[in-house]
Amino acid sequence: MTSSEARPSIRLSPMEVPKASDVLANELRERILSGEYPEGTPLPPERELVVQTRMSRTTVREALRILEVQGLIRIKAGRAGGAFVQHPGEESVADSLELLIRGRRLRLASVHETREAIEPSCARLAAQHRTADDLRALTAANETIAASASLEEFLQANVDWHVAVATAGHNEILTGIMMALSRAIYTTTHNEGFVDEDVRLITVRAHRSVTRAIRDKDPDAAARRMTRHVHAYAEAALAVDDRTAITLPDGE
Amino acid sequence: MTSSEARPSIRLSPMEVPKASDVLANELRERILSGEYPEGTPLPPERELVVQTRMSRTTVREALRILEVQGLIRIKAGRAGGAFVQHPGEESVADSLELLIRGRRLRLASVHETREAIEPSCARLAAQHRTADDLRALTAANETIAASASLEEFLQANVDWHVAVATAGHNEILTGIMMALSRAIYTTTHNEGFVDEDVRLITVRAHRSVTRAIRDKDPDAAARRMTRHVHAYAEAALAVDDRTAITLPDGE
DNA sequence: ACTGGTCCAAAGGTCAGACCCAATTTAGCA
DNA sequence: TGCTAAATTGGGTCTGACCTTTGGACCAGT
Repeated sequence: MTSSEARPSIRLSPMEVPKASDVLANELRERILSGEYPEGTPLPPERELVVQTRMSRTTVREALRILEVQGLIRIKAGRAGGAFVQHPGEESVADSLELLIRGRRLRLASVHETREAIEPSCARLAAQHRTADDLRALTAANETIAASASLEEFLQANVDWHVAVATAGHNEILTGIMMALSRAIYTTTHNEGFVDEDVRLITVRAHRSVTRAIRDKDPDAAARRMTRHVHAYAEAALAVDDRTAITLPDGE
Repeated sequence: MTSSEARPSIRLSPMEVPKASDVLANELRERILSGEYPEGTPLPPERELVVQTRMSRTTVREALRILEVQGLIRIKAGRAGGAFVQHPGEESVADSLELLIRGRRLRLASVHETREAIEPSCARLAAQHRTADDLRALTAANETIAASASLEEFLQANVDWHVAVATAGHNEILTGIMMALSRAIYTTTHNEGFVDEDVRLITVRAHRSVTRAIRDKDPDAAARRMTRHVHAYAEAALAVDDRTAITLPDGE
């Protein structure tokens, strides 16, 4: 009889029961991240995974879907299709940042603050690590800006230049962040019609001067000039933002 | 006969045929991002979505899984469970950055470069926008560091302090990035036994001095001191990294 | 030798229906 | 009244079938 006398009092902490699909997803994720499969390695077909794991196809597919959204595999349909290992790139970071910015309706100021934090460092790194190719990309982007006819074209080329600077720095993290910020800036600046001839000229001049510093491998100058440029741009954008807010006082 | 003479050469770009689950996921995503549903709003139950969309439950569930991975909904089981709208937070950014860092086996230097770019700005913003609460969190974290006994504890408290600085800056993007970098630093610094008494003392002193600047709302000093601190830390970590590389010359 | 047509096979995509498990409500009983 | 047990509502998993897409092979006509 197990009466009131001292039971050994086994204590257990609350446990988590993971979902089957998560278990499989985690297993595969770890394997992929461990680097044991080079990019492009095909995973077994779904039906094969089913017999290997003894899970249902539904579960297997859910696991694969998770990894796909996380950018760890790419899935193709049709014969010779299947799931292929893919090492995550800047895009997935950019995507999630975009969700954060859009979903939280972040103040435009946050985006600009982040830019002001990051871009000077990108410029500095670019001046240190740029290759000849990087330099070509930069000048090409600059010329596209100068030649741009429409607003669309201008904004796109502008974004391209900034991303090119980040790329020239050869730091994948900063590049990813920069790509995300660019997209956000692009879409927010899009409607505001503040890009007149003046703005364009000033932009081109600023870009040229930063590009020169990068070409001459002068990190300090690059960072300094980029700081000025981004700061000015932020001020202008925010000013327009205010103006728009006043023009449309009943907005949202 | 269609001989060698000019065929009109109609050009089409490759077309995308979206999957059903993606269609639904996109629709729901746009609605959520548009902000029309406040945080916590329950989506209809899966079976209800099935009748509304006339898709199968499998498809509906796949769409929901996508949104869940993207951090846009949270799914609970059980009665009164279901999918609830969730605006994406810093975590999802941190997650994707972590995947990037781990999956691409990025040089430790990338992480440190990024930190050197971001943390001074975080400190500057913190000095500008900190609240009394933020300050309390900072000093608390600092005391935990000073009192930390084990390596684990020290690293965790260290990370906490840095995240607290970012938080005090009240910029969600920078905070998210900082969280991700912290995790990465934590896991990489973990094995290397370079945290001796000296390092700890220096760290605490540096943190104190930054915290003071934040308390006194002196942005320039905060940024300057943080720059020094992070730079020193990076150098030390990289030095240890080199040493480890020499000690274990056959490591991958 | 090119072009187009037909068919096959492999693999992912979708579907319908059943059943299992978890959390909450609620009803019933002490 | 208060507690336990059942009913209910919801997600999680499984099965098995069928649809669609893609690549390749083969064939027939020019």
